Amino acid sequence: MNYWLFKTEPDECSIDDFARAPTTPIVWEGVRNYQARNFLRDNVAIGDQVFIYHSSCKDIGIAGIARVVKAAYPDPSQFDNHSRYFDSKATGQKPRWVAVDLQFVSKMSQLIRLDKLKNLATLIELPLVRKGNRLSVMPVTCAQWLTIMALSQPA
DNA sequence: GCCAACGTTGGC
DNA sequence: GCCAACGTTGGC
Repeated sequence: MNYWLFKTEPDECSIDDFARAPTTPIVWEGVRNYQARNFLRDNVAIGDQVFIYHSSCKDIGIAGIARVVKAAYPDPSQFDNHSRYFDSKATGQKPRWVAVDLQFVSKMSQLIRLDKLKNLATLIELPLVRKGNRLSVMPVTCAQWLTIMALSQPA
């Protein structure tokens, strides 16, 4: 089993949306970056655990955990010309982008803020805390995962 | 709202 | 295949 961190803008899809429908798979669509797509397509597998990270918002940080319940399949939004994720160059025969399905696991007891993550020596290799990094789907090592989980324990 | 850093596009 | 211009990301 592998560990991941997925970024999301909470206005669009937040951990509370997951928590509200804990048994419903959520379609993780709209990834439009090749490096992120390749992780989704080639490495994200059923059963993997995912940190849900809130970006571009007031409270930035890791908000909760989800689990992969369906591996990569063609992202339906690329074919929908009413979607902001529509891609005119994608066809049914040659889809460009993939989605996975996630299901709620838990909310962090409190949000793990970005500035806190930046201060941890164990995480210096994590793309999230590297200057200028914009990767929206990134692998998390087991050691990094455990470090972050330790932060979520009540004080 | 600003802007640094990055990824993508397209002309050559 | 280079690289300038452009658009986007995302923290501040």
